[in-house]
Amino acid sequence: MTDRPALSKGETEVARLLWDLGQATVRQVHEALPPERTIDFTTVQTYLRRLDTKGYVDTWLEGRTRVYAPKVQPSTVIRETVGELIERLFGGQTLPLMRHLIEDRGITDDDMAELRRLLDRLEGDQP
Amino acid sequence: MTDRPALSKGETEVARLLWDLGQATVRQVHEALPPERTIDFTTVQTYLRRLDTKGYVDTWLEGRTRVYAPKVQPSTVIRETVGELIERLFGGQTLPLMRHLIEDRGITDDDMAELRRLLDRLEGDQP
DNA sequence: CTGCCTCACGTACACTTGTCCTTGAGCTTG
DNA sequence: CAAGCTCAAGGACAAGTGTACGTGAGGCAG
Repeated sequence: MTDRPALSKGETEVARLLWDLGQATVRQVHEALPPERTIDFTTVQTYLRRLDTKGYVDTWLEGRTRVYAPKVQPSTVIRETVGELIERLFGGQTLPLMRHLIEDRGITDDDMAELRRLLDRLEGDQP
Repeated sequence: MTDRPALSKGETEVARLLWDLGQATVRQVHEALPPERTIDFTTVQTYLRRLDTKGYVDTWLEGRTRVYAPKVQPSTVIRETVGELIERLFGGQTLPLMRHLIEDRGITDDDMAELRRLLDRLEGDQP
Protein backbone atom coordinates (compact mmCIF):
# COMPACT_ATOMS: atom_id res chain seq x y z
CA MET A 1 0.00 0.00 0.00
CA THR A 2 2.99 2.30 0.38
CA ASP A 3 1.01 4.49 2.68
CA ARG A 4 1.90 8.11 2.39
CA PRO A 5 0.16 10.74 4.45
CA ALA A 6 -2.69 12.33 2.53
CA LEU A 7 -2.15 15.59 0.72
CA SER A 8 -3.42 18.79 2.22
CA LYS A 9 -5.20 21.42 0.19
CA GLY A 10 -2.19 23.53 -0.52
CA GLU A 11 -0.02 20.55 -1.25
CA THR A 12 -2.54 19.29 -3.78
CA GLU A 13 -2.59 22.67 -5.45
CA VAL A 14 1.15 22.54 -5.95
CA ALA A 15 1.16 18.88 -6.90
CA ARG A 16 -1.29 19.61 -9.68
CA LEU A 17 0.99 22.24 -11.12
CA LEU A 18 3.87 19.83 -10.95
CA TRP A 19 1.89 17.21 -12.79
CA ASP A 20 1.22 19.73 -15.51
CA LEU A 21 4.78 20.91 -15.70
CA GLY A 22 6.18 17.43 -15.59
CA GLN A 23 9.14 18.65 -13.65
CA ALA A 24 9.97 22.05 -12.25
CA THR A 25 11.94 24.26 -9.93
CA VAL A 26 10.34 26.17 -7.12
CA ARG A 27 10.36 29.27 -9.24
CA GLN A 28 8.66 27.58 -12.15
CA VAL A 29 5.89 26.28 -9.95
CA HIS A 30 5.56 29.67 -8.35
CA GLU A 31 5.20 31.30 -11.73
CA ALA A 32 2.70 28.70 -12.87
CA LEU A 33 0.28 29.76 -10.17
CA PRO A 34 -2.79 31.56 -11.44
CA PRO A 35 -2.22 35.29 -11.12
CA GLU A 36 -4.97 35.79 -8.57
CA ARG A 37 -3.35 33.27 -6.29
CA THR A 38 -0.71 35.31 -4.51
CA ILE A 39 1.49 33.22 -2.36
CA ASP A 40 5.08 33.65 -1.40
CA PHE A 41 7.93 31.90 -3.17
CA THR A 42 9.02 30.29 0.08
CA THR A 43 5.52 29.02 0.70
CA VAL A 44 5.67 27.10 -2.53
CA GLN A 45 9.09 25.93 -1.47
CA THR A 46 7.63 24.65 1.76
CA TYR A 47 4.85 22.80 -0.03
CA LEU A 48 7.34 21.12 -2.32
CA ARG A 49 9.52 20.19 0.62
CA ARG A 50 6.52 18.68 2.34
CA LEU A 51 5.53 16.82 -0.81
CA ASP A 52 9.00 15.37 -0.71
CA THR A 53 8.92 14.31 2.91
CA LYS A 54 5.51 12.79 2.31
CA GLY A 55 6.97 10.82 -0.56
CA TYR A 56 4.98 12.30 -3.41
CA VAL A 57 7.84 13.72 -5.45
CA ASP A 58 11.36 13.03 -6.52
CA THR A 59 13.84 15.82 -6.19
CA TRP A 60 17.47 16.53 -6.96
CA LEU A 61 19.85 19.41 -7.21
CA GLU A 62 20.66 20.58 -10.69
CA GLY A 63 23.62 22.82 -10.19
CA ARG A 64 22.57 25.14 -7.48
CA THR A 65 18.87 24.71 -8.08
CA ARG A 66 16.55 22.06 -6.85
CA VAL A 67 14.23 20.35 -9.27
CA TYR A 68 11.09 18.49 -8.36
CA ALA A 69 9.20 15.87 -10.31
CA PRO A 70 6.08 13.91 -9.48
CA LYS A 71 6.68 10.44 -8.15
CA VAL A 72 3.10 9.48 -7.44
CA GLN A 73 0.77 9.57 -10.42
CA PRO A 74 -2.23 11.87 -10.41
CA SER A 75 -4.49 8.86 -10.93
CA THR A 76 -3.26 7.42 -7.66
CA VAL A 77 -3.86 10.58 -5.70
CA ILE A 78 -7.23 10.97 -7.32
CA ARG A 79 -8.20 7.44 -6.46
CA GLU A 80 -7.18 7.88 -2.85
CA THR A 81 -8.66 11.31 -2.39
CA VAL A 82 -11.95 10.54 -4.06
CA GLY A 83 -12.16 7.23 -2.25
CA GLU A 84 -11.68 8.97 1.04
CA LEU A 85 -14.34 11.52 0.23
CA ILE A 86 -16.85 8.88 -0.81
CA GLU A 87 -16.18 7.08 2.42
CA ARG A 88 -16.59 10.16 4.56
CA LEU A 89 -19.50 11.76 2.80
CA PHE A 90 -21.47 8.89 1.30
CA GLY A 91 -20.61 5.97 3.52
CA GLY A 92 -18.66 4.33 0.73
CA GLN A 93 -21.32 4.42 -1.93
CA THR A 94 -20.37 5.75 -5.32
CA LEU A 95 -23.74 6.21 -6.90
CA PRO A 96 -24.93 9.03 -4.63
CA LEU A 97 -21.92 11.02 -5.68
CA MET A 98 -22.70 10.47 -9.34
CA ARG A 99 -26.26 11.46 -8.69
CA HIS A 100 -25.10 14.62 -7.03
CA LEU A 101 -22.78 15.45 -9.89
CA ILE A 102 -25.46 14.92 -12.49
CA GLU A 103 -28.39 16.42 -10.69
CA ASP A 104 -27.03 19.16 -8.52
CA ARG A 105 -24.15 20.43 -10.58
CA GLY A 106 -25.00 21.62 -14.04
CA ILE A 107 -23.82 19.22 -16.67
CA THR A 108 -23.41 20.38 -20.22
CA ASP A 109 -24.86 18.61 -23.21
CA ASP A 110 -21.39 17.74 -24.36
CA ASP A 111 -20.60 16.18 -21.03
CA MET A 112 -23.82 14.30 -21.15
CA ALA A 113 -22.99 12.85 -24.55
CA GLU A 114 -19.52 11.96 -23.34
CA LEU A 115 -21.01 10.23 -20.35
CA ARG A 116 -23.23 8.13 -22.53
CA ARG A 117 -20.26 7.20 -24.62
CA LEU A 118 -18.45 6.10 -21.49
CA LEU A 119 -21.34 3.97 -20.39
CA ASP A 120 -21.74 2.41 -23.81
CA ARG A 121 -18.09 1.57 -23.97
CA LEU A 122 -18.15 -0.02 -20.53
CA GLU A 123 -21.18 -2.06 -21.35
CA GLY A 124 -19.50 -3.23 -24.52
CA ASP A 125 -16.56 -4.46 -22.48
CA GLN A 126 -18.59 -6.77 -20.30
CA PRO A 127 -21.21 -8.57 -22.36
CA MET B 1 -23.51 32.67 1.65
CA THR B 2 -23.47 32.22 5.42
CA ASP B 3 -19.92 31.08 5.33
CA ARG B 4 -19.15 28.50 7.90
CA PRO B 5 -15.72 27.01 8.26
CA ALA B 6 -15.44 23.77 6.32
CA LEU B 7 -15.90 20.47 8.09
CA SER B 8 -12.90 18.41 9.01
CA LYS B 9 -12.78 14.68 8.45
CA GLY B 10 -13.88 13.71 11.91
CA GLU B 11 -16.56 16.34 12.02
CA THR B 12 -17.99 15.08 8.75
CA GLU B 13 -18.05 11.58 10.09
CA VAL B 14 -20.13 12.65 13.04
CA ALA B 15 -22.32 14.96 10.98
CA ARG B 16 -23.25 12.05 8.74
CA LEU B 17 -24.41 10.05 11.69
CA LEU B 18 -26.45 12.96 12.90
CA TRP B 19 -28.11 13.32 9.51
CA ASP B 20 -29.06 9.67 9.69
CA LEU B 21 -30.31 9.86 13.22
CA GLY B 22 -32.15 13.08 12.64
CA GLN B 23 -31.38 14.19 16.14
CA ALA B 24 -29.33 12.62 18.84
CA THR B 25 -27.44 12.81 22.09
CA VAL B 26 -23.73 12.31 22.29
CA ARG B 27 -24.30 8.78 23.44
CA GLN B 28 -26.57 7.95 20.57
CA VAL B 29 -24.06 9.21 18.05
CA HIS B 30 -21.32 7.35 19.83
CA GLU B 31 -23.30 4.15 19.66
CA ALA B 32 -24.12 4.69 16.01
CA LEU B 33 -20.46 4.53 15.09
CA PRO B 34 -19.47 1.41 13.20
CA PRO B 35 -18.02 -1.10 15.65
CA GLU B 36 -14.57 -1.04 14.14
CA ARG B 37 -14.37 2.69 14.67
CA THR B 38 -13.30 2.96 18.28
CA ILE B 39 -13.30 6.48 19.49
CA ASP B 40 -13.93 7.88 22.91
CA PHE B 41 -17.28 9.21 24.01
CA THR B 42 -15.73 12.55 24.79
CA THR B 43 -14.17 12.74 21.37
CA VAL B 44 -17.60 12.51 19.83
CA GLN B 45 -18.68 15.14 22.30
CA THR B 46 -15.88 17.40 21.12
CA TYR B 47 -16.83 16.92 17.48
CA LEU B 48 -20.42 17.81 18.21
CA ARG B 49 -19.35 20.86 20.16
CA ARG B 50 -17.21 21.94 17.24
CA LEU B 51 -20.05 21.32 14.82
CA ASP B 52 -22.05 23.67 17.00
CA THR B 53 -19.47 26.43 17.12
CA LYS B 54 -19.06 26.12 13.39
CA GLY B 55 -22.77 26.58 12.98
CA TYR B 56 -23.65 23.21 11.52
CA VAL B 57 -26.01 21.98 14.19
CA ASP B 58 -28.67 23.11 16.58
CA THR B 59 -28.43 21.98 20.15
CA TRP B 60 -30.36 22.24 23.36
CA LEU B 61 -30.51 20.69 26.78
CA GLU B 62 -33.24 18.17 27.34
CA GLY B 63 -33.25 17.71 31.06
CA ARG B 64 -29.69 17.03 31.93
CA THR B 65 -28.77 15.78 28.50
CA ARG B 66 -27.75 17.74 25.44
CA VAL B 67 -29.39 16.96 22.15
CA TYR B 68 -27.99 17.84 18.77
CA ALA B 69 -29.75 18.18 15.43
CA PRO B 70 -28.46 19.07 12.00
CA LYS B 71 -28.96 22.67 10.98
CA VAL B 72 -27.18 22.55 7.65
CA GLN B 73 -28.56 20.10 5.13
CA PRO B 74 -26.39 17.27 3.86
CA SER B 75 -26.96 18.48 0.32
CA THR B 76 -25.33 21.78 1.22
CA VAL B 77 -22.30 20.19 2.76
CA ILE B 78 -22.02 17.79 -0.13
CA ARG B 79 -22.21 20.60 -2.63
CA GLU B 80 -19.51 22.56 -0.85
CA THR B 81 -17.22 19.64 -0.19
CA VAL B 82 -17.47 18.12 -3.62
CA GLY B 83 -17.11 21.54 -5.23
CA GLU B 84 -13.95 22.14 -3.27
CA LEU B 85 -12.55 18.78 -4.27
CA ILE B 86 -13.30 19.30 -7.94
CA GLU B 87 -11.58 22.64 -7.76
CA ARG B 88 -8.51 21.28 -6.05
CA LEU B 89 -8.13 18.07 -7.92
CA PHE B 90 -9.58 18.73 -11.35
CA GLY B 91 -9.20 22.44 -11.78
CA GLY B 92 -12.94 22.93 -11.58
CA GLN B 93 -13.99 20.43 -14.21
CA THR B 94 -16.69 17.97 -13.37
CA LEU B 95 -16.37 15.51 -16.21
CA PRO B 96 -12.95 14.16 -15.25
CA LEU B 97 -14.36 13.20 -11.90
CA MET B 98 -17.23 11.36 -13.53
CA ARG B 99 -14.83 9.63 -15.82
CA HIS B 100 -12.78 8.56 -12.84
CA LEU B 101 -15.83 7.25 -11.04
CA ILE B 102 -17.01 5.27 -14.01
CA GLU B 103 -13.71 4.00 -15.30
CA ASP B 104 -11.48 3.60 -12.29
CA ARG B 105 -13.95 2.58 -9.64
CA GLY B 106 -15.96 -0.47 -10.35
CA ILE B 107 -19.54 0.33 -11.15
CA THR B 108 -22.22 -2.30 -10.81
CA ASP B 109 -24.74 -3.10 -13.51
CA ASP B 110 -27.48 -1.74 -11.33
CA ASP B 111 -25.63 1.51 -10.91
CA MET B 112 -25.07 1.66 -14.59
CA ALA B 113 -28.76 1.24 -15.29
CA GLU B 114 -29.58 3.86 -12.71
CA LEU B 115 -27.12 6.23 -14.29
CA ARG B 116 -28.75 5.81 -17.65
CA ARG B 117 -32.11 6.51 -16.10
CA LEU B 118 -30.71 9.72 -14.62
CA LEU B 119 -29.36 10.83 -17.94
CA ASP B 120 -32.59 10.01 -19.73
CA ARG B 121 -34.58 11.95 -17.21
CA LEU B 122 -32.31 14.95 -17.46
CA GLU B 123 -32.44 14.91 -21.19
CA GLY B 124 -36.20 14.72 -21.05
CA ASP B 125 -36.27 17.83 -18.87
CA GLN B 126 -34.47 20.01 -21.37
CA PRO B 127 -35.63 19.24 -24.90
C1' DC C 1 -26.45 8.36 52.95
C1' DT C 2 -22.40 6.43 50.17
C1' DG C 3 -20.62 4.78 46.06
C1' DC C 4 -20.81 4.52 41.52
C1' DC C 5 -22.42 5.85 36.83
C1' DT C 6 -23.31 9.32 33.49
C1' DC C 7 -23.28 13.80 31.63
C1' DA C 8 -21.69 18.53 30.41
C1' DC C 9 -18.02 21.35 30.04
C1' DG C 10 -13.55 22.97 30.07
C1' DT C 11 -8.90 21.96 29.23
C1' DA C 12 -4.96 19.80 27.13
C1' DC C 13 -1.63 18.44 23.94
C1' DA C 14 0.77 16.85 20.05
C1' DC C 15 0.45 17.10 15.12
C1' DT C 16 -0.76 19.26 10.77
C1' DT C 17 -1.31 23.15 7.83
C1' DG C 18 -0.96 27.70 5.73
C1' DT C 19 2.02 31.08 5.60
C1' DC C 20 6.22 33.48 5.90
C1' DC C 21 11.07 35.05 7.87
C1' DT C 22 16.01 34.50 8.31
C1' DT C 23 20.48 33.08 7.28
C1' DG C 24 24.12 32.04 4.44
C1' DA C 25 26.02 30.62 0.14
C1' DG C 26 26.67 31.30 -4.84
C1' DC C 27 26.10 34.52 -9.00
C1' DT C 28 26.08 38.95 -11.61
C1' DT C 29 26.97 43.49 -12.92
C1' DG C 30 28.61 47.92 -12.43
C1' DC D 1 35.65 43.62 -5.63
C1' DA D 2 31.22 45.28 -3.47
C1' DA D 3 26.14 45.60 -3.67
C1' DG D 4 22.42 43.30 -4.81
C1' DC D 5 19.85 39.25 -6.44
C1' DT D 6 18.59 34.33 -6.06
C1' DC D 7 18.37 29.91 -3.89
C1' DA D 8 18.25 26.21 -0.39
C1' DA D 9 17.35 25.12 4.02
C1' DG D 10 15.76 25.51 8.42
C1' DG D 11 12.76 27.79 11.73
C1' DA D 12 8.74 29.85 13.25
C1' DC D 13 4.08 30.64 14.50
C1' DA D 14 -0.86 30.80 14.84
C1' DA D 15 -4.90 28.20 13.67
C1' DG D 16 -7.08 23.89 13.05
C1' DT D 17 -7.59 18.86 14.17
C1' DG D 18 -7.70 14.26 16.37
C1' DT D 19 -7.96 12.57 20.51
C1' DA D 20 -8.61 12.33 25.28
C1' DC D 21 -8.41 13.59 30.52
C1' DG D 22 -10.25 15.89 34.73
C1' DT D 23 -13.78 18.00 37.45
C1' DG D 24 -18.10 18.51 39.28
C1' DA D 25 -23.05 17.88 39.37
C1' DG D 26 -27.25 14.87 39.09
C1' DG D 27 -29.29 10.05 39.66
C1' DC D 28 -29.75 5.46 41.24
C1' DA D 29 -28.45 0.90 43.82
C1' DG D 30 -27.55 -0.77 47.91
